[in-house]
Amino acid sequence: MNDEKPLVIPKSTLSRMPIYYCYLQERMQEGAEYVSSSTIAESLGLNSVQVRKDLAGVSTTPGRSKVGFKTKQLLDDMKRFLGYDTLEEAILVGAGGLGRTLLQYPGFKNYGLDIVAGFDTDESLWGRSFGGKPIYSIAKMETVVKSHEVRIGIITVPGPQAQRVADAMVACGIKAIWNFAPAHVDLPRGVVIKNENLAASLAVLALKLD
Amino acid sequence: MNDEKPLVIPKSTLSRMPIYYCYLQERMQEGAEYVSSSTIAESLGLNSVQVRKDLAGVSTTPGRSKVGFKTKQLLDDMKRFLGYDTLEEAILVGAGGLGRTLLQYPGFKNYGLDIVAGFDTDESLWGRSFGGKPIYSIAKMETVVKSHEVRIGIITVPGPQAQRVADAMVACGIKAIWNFAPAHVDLPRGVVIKNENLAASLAVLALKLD
DNA sequence: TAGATTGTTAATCGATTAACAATC
DNA sequence: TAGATTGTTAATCGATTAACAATC
Repeated sequence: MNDEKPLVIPKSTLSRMPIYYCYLQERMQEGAEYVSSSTIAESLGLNSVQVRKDLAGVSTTPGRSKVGFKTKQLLDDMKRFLGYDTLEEAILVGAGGLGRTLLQYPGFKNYGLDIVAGFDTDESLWGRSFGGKPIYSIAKMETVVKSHEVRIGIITVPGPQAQRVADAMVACGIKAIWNFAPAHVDLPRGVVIKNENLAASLAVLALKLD
Repeated sequence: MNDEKPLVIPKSTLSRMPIYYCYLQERMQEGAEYVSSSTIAESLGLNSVQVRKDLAGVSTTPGRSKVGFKTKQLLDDMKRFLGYDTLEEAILVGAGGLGRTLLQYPGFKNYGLDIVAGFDTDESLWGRSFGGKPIYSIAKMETVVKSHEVRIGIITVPGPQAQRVADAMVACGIKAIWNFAPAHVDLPRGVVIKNENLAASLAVLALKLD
């Protein structure tokens, strides 16, 4: 007998989760005590059966017929599921324009991310801070990563340097890499990566235009 | 009789295209005259049949057995397919940290994007430039969009303002929106949107950690 | 020739959607 | 009750992968 939630949440469901989360926050702020799959589906342009299935995967309490789900409850369930309720520390390498923007972005902590420090090869940046996050020499990376037991590394260097930075991160013990460099990075098994090629993702949008 | 390429490229293929493009550029720079599906697949961690199918969809010349595809040729085909060879103009609203970073990013033109101007409500920014891109009052948006026939709008304002900005963009004639605000935006039919919720996409990475 | 590659057809897998019974 | 909602089971759809024939 097994009353647990489905053990595997489909990847497709997972990718919609942050969208639901964002939408629910808005509904919550509007003061909506309950939300229904049908209204969510309509607002987000999704199929309502799909929404119901997705929600069933994370909600700890079933929806009530004719009423829907309690907004607050659902939001909390989703928050826990997405790991937004526990802070995970990260480091960032490459304190250029994008790097600094990320260091200064205050919203990450709402999504469970806390960038503890930035690293750069540019000496003139060492000792400076952005958004309260200090910039150090890359030589200091290992010490910081190990002392904080950091598992996430963010790469915001130019493309050609991405592989070297990734290798250095892995050598320090980083287990997940968020890569903003427009370059492919090879990693050993056990290290996960999320590539965030902005220009590329834009292409998909532009294609839809024609 | 119809010798044309398959009329529809699956969405899944489309989303892998920029990854191939990026990888091929690297191989090209290394001086690789030919590339094979098998090596691409291995490097990128994909199935080689999948790669072959994907490439078949865009390549104008078939691959040669035992040799593969001519790197340069394939890169050019992909460039044309992804629209990286034709500049599309865009405007940006919200010249804060992220907005300025995007304005200053020189790489977009390699991906067919040219941001012509930024807009902000902050008077102190009017007349200033970032990366050579001027910042104007939002009141000027319509004039700029119409005179340049701009079709793409980039939203880099705080979440709560996203909907208003999107509405204004649509009113000016914008047909595609690249939304960096962590907020859901409702749009009329015919206007496409790509949501770029960075914090959210991060969540998926963090989840893979456990 | 043998082997590495291509492209295609068929089988499998997973995700979406349609149909329906249950609930309040 | 009628209608709006839920959750589930079955059908459909699309994408991936396996098997194979063709080429150089």
